[in-house]
Amino acid sequence: MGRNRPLSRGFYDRDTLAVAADLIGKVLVHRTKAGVVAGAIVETEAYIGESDPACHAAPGPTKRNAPLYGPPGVAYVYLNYGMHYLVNAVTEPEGSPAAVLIRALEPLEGEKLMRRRRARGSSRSADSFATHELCRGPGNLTRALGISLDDNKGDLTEGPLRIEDRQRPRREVAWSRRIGINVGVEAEWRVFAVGSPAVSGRIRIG
DNA sequence: CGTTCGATGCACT
DNA sequence: GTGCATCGAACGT
Repeated sequence: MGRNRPLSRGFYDRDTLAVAADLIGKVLVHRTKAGVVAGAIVETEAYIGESDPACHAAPGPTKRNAPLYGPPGVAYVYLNYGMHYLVNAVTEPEGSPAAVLIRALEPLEGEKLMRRRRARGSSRSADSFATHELCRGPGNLTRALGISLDDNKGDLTEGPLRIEDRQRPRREVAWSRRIGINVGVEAEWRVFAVGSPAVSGRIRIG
């Protein structure tokens, strides 16, 4: 059993709320020519099925949401508001469209590269970012990690973009409503590590 | 502290 | 043509 073991397909092939909670403390890693970056997941949201109006599967199968209907353990990446890539881990058995949105990380590796990427195209300088700001928010973390449409449909169990279990200490978690949506707002399908400064939004504890 | 608003591309109706 | 699973700057209190 290696120390940086990628999560298995079976980890994702489960109830989406369980996966959303169990991803807290796991490590999202992206290996590119520019270098390796990694961060501990501290905030996620579940999007579950065609009956969830906020889930991209709500309209039924389309070209964009096809990965949601595919096998678990695959990345679903899409462009939001014309400028931010958001990354999800597909969950549940094939044919059951659901995923977990990764919303925030605590940087662990490649912080210098994260700073360069965040500063690029921004008015801020690389060293003006606090560490906990680098991957706070779903759009910010994909920028820091260099995640783009190239990573859509990538295999999280073995690709350059993957999620590993690095045996980090268990975090206390709390649940809240999901952030930034106008439908399906009542469900408490957001999970986050209590007290983490990297957690986004106003609903935070600690 | 709070709220509002523009940027910016494209999937979907 | 409409509406985003966002971000950050600009404003008001």
